[in-house]
Amino acid sequence: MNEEIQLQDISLEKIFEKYESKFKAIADKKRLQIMNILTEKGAMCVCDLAPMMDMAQSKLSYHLKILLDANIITKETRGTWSYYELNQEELNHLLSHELCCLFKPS
Amino acid sequence: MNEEIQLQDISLEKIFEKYESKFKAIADKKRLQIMNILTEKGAMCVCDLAPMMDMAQSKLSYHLKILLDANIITKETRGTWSYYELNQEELNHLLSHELCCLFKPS
DNA sequence: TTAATATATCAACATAATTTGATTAATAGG
DNA sequence: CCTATTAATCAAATTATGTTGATATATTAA
Repeated sequence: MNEEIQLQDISLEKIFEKYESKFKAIADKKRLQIMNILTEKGAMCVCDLAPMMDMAQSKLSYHLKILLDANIITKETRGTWSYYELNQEELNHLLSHELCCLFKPS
Repeated sequence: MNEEIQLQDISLEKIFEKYESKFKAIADKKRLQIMNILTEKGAMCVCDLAPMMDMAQSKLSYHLKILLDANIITKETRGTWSYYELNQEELNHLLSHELCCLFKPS
């Protein structure tokens, strides 16, 4: 095996690791539901999202962190509030046009 | 909450469950690598794929089953061989154009 | 029929992800 | 300064996923 192909294999592996983490982040129906709510409502704070998701605050923070770490959502802190918002551009790079529609403001 | 919205919530939940299982299937670097090999080689049997993946047969069968159950790949048995192939159409419905390119014959 | 090959499946184990309740830290507002 | 609110984090418990080696089934080929 020549060096060129080895180098390609190494970068392919990095690419697969990158998408593994992104797909893991969205491979959860609760997190898809969070994404869907953010689609419809725009930026939201945890305290408003929690009752909509019918989810305890610590659990919601856990799921938001997973989406945030995967760059699927963004976070902006104002005072004691944290506002989360969908990262539309990231989703466009990841999902089919058809699927992106599920996460686009109507 | 009126019935129409309830019905929509129920079908949304079904949609999220569907995509949860599909994204779970591809949210694994080994399975992404399998998909990549099938992209380049076309249909392959387990016995040829195993050495390419440097993976024990039972483990490979496990991962292939996950992709098969999610309809990401298809299977055709001829004699004692099982040939697995990428389901290009399913991927097109799932992934961005950019990402689909990773799984299109070059 | 016998031996070899291909693949799926199983059960036991190992690892990873999720849930829960409690605690911490920071800020807002009286 | 004090209290309430917001949200992140932690440890423990639970659940889900992945790995391993063995076995079972089917088929091929001698």
